[in-house]
Amino acid sequence: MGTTGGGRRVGRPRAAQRPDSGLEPRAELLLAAAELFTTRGYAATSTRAVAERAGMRQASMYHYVSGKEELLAELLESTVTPSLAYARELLADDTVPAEVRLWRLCRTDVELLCAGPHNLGALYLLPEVRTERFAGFHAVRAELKDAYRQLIAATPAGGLLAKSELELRTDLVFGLIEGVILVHRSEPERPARAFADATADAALRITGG
Amino acid sequence: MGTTGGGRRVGRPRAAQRPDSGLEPRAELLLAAAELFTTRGYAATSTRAVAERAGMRQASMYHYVSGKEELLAELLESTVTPSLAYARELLADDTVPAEVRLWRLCRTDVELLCAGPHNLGALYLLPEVRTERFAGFHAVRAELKDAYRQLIAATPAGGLLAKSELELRTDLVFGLIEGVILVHRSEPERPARAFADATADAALRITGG
DNA sequence: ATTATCTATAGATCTATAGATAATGC
DNA sequence: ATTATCTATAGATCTATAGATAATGC
Repeated sequence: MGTTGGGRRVGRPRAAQRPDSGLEPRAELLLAAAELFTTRGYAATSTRAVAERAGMRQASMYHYVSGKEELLAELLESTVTPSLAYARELLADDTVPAEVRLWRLCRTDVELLCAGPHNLGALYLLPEVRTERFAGFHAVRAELKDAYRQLIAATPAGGLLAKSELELRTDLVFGLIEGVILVHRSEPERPARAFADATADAALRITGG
Repeated sequence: MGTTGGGRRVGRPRAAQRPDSGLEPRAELLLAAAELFTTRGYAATSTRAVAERAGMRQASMYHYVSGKEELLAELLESTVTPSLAYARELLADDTVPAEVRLWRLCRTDVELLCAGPHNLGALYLLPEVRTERFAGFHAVRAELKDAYRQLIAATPAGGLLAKSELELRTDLVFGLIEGVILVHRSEPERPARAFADATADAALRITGG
């Protein structure tokens, strides 16, 4: 099988040899794409740049993916999926007050956005993402936003809001969370934990007024 | 002179004739670039696409600008300049309480970000903007952020904060304001005025806790 | 035999320049 | 004569495919 490298590999050796990363080729491509897409952008990154950074020649990439789009689609979904899983958990657990669950969702979301070396959240800022091609991502993101809406509505203060007011608050909170991507982009040093706590506090202050 | 069109124009006529826009050619180019950069992105927009949308052939663009970069640089600065002018005014006027000035800055900023048909704020999201080439933009943006910091510090609650706490709050408020770009991008219908007021309220709640 | 990679390349761009042309101005 | 535009194009990409090659596996 050769799942994770280890011994000798079948197939022609790579031209540019490097210390074995321990990753499978597809994962190497995803990692390379994450680095390049987040820093230079999607359109500005060529297939050659991705492949070469992953340690293979441009054409070899097509053995693993159909093109750049597939890489971006997969990276995007991997950004939201963990937040969404946690949000579903929180929605189901009504032993905990809604404010507390909302606070936890905000904090976790911010931590996930700031975690990892490549500011994956910044992928969401790419203009290409608005394309229909990434409908899958938009669907999961919409579901996440709806989880925010439900938690806000279940809050004492949120229960009193008219529908349009509730949606306004949801947009504000969701905007605050996603705004973190921008802060993190220009201030990458800020320690993630404290920032996440402060953002969650801020979200509750916005909601509870 | 022929400043704004009107009579006959000197020079070879354009190949594709259209109803006179009333704009000068350079302004036509900037408008076209704004439309395309905000929707498709910078790298994905060719000089041909910009020129053709402005009503001229690709090569003719070079009579007015040195290339795409110049267009983006000019558009970017035009995004922050009005906010910055207003922020300076507010900083100078100490007849008004700091909270009120902060509130006004937030509201105006959000309104400016949501005004206009092309979500010019979205330009700031483009990955290319991080480049040194746009240092001018970064300088004015930093000055705007510093105005926020000063106003927050002048607030009753802000006066009590340690330096690092003050900076955290500033980042949160600035992030909330810039997060508006993202909300506006996915929810362009939301009426700007009410949203701006609500965002300014939220900013004060974040600050005053 | 199977597989992962390679080299080579066709066809489609895209940018920036060179030089021609069709107006007005004098 | 001056000017704004045009057409044409060289040179530099970039994507995706075709076909060769160098490993292991049996």
